[in-house]
Amino acid sequence: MGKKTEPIPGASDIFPAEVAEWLLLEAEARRVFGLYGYGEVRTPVMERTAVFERSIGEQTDVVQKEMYTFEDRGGRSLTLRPEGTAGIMRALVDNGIPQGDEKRVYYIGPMFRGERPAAGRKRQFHQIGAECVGTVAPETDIETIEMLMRYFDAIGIRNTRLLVNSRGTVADRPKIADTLAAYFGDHLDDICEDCRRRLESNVWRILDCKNEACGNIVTGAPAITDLLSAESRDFFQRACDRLDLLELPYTVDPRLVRGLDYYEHTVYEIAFDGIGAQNSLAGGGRYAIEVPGHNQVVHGTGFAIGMERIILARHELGVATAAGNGIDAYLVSIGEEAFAANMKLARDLRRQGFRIAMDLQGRGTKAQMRTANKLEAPVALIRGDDELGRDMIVCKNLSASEQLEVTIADLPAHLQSTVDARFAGAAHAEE
RNA sequence: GUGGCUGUAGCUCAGUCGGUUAGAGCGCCUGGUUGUGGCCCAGGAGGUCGGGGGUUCGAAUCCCCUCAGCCACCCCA
Repeated sequence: MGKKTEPIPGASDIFPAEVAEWLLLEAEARRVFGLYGYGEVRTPVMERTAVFERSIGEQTDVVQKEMYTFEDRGGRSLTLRPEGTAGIMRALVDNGIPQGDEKRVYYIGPMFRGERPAAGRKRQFHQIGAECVGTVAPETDIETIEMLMRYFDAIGIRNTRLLVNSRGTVADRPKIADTLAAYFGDHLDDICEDCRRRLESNVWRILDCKNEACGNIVTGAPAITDLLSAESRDFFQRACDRLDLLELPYTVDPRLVRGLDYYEHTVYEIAFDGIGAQNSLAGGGRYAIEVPGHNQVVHGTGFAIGMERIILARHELGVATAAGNGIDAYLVSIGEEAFAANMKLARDLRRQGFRIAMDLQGRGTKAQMRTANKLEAPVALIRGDDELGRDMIVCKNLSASEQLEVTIADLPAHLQSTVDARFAGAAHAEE
């Protein structure tokens, strides 16, 4: 579409019909997370680049080739946030976390990564995430997962698969990496080109390779859980026990490693089939993050949900979202004087809280009625010069095709009764 | 960043051995006798066929380039 202006690649306009669903998803997140004592934080979409480089990991793909980084007027290197956790940690630490204190926060907003767009993958995408920061216990990991699953339940998403694994602690890493490197080094000829490269850059990712040949080699690889320190193994065992306790079905996936360096101990992913290659609705885990400028490591646990993906999943499941942006009445005018009077009437009714639509172009009665029908107005309020002279207005119930005249003074009460009746009907239908 | 597919009215698309003023359905607008919707009927508006270049007497249709979208790789939410 050559000359048309459009959003840049991987960014989308979202119109009212779709926004209704976004609002619902956001509202449910706020409600559910509130049940667990989480409060919303809003941090800038831009941060100093170091904030992300340091915490996500210099060697990760996200930092190396997916960040939108630019220089601002002062020559500072800034980056559009590629994920939410790093900025939240920066904000919390800046604000001071009392020792031993636990902070529970969540965020909702856009993230930016310069990847090639595909199904369920945008360059500007949106995440809902939660972080429980300041304490270290497998129980918080699992409570977080339970909250996440409760959220999915609340928005009608089922048939998900919970995959969990442990990455051990930072101290465990070198030993595991060396063991993996030694193993894959012995199978150099059997793994794909990408994985030979990963052998140098990030051995962990080989475990994640989708290539079938690599899969066979990976199957024979030493399991990470066997290489963990006794302490880490115990941590993971307790996490699994708590999943059992809360009756959350899960699968331990030894190949699940995640792409961000700050993870340690418990990591997990919620997979959903049927929405294309990007089948991960949410991911998260426990992390240890070092914030630039502060010499303390922040421990926390949390997850991020991809909004575009849960919307795809809901559509795949056929979950409907009520539009919720309808009107209470459509005001029909016949004649110049009635039109002017109706403009004032619309103003007054709106002031009283009624959602009113009316024609402002002087179209014919038929056209106005058609529009009322198209907008699914429950009632049409019809007033011409005739009614105007008698201080009356016709109130027509469009679904029942019945109409009666009411006085202008009685109109608000009458309208309210139709609204109440509709509300009661809708509530009844849901049972 | 690499590949595959696609790009014709607001939307979904038809239309290729190149040939008169480019089509359908839906949507939109106006009517079907005075001021009343949903169904039906009749009219109407709306497109430089993504853009540029080339071949040709002539191109939406063939060739090249370009832009955009989707999907996959990759990566992750």
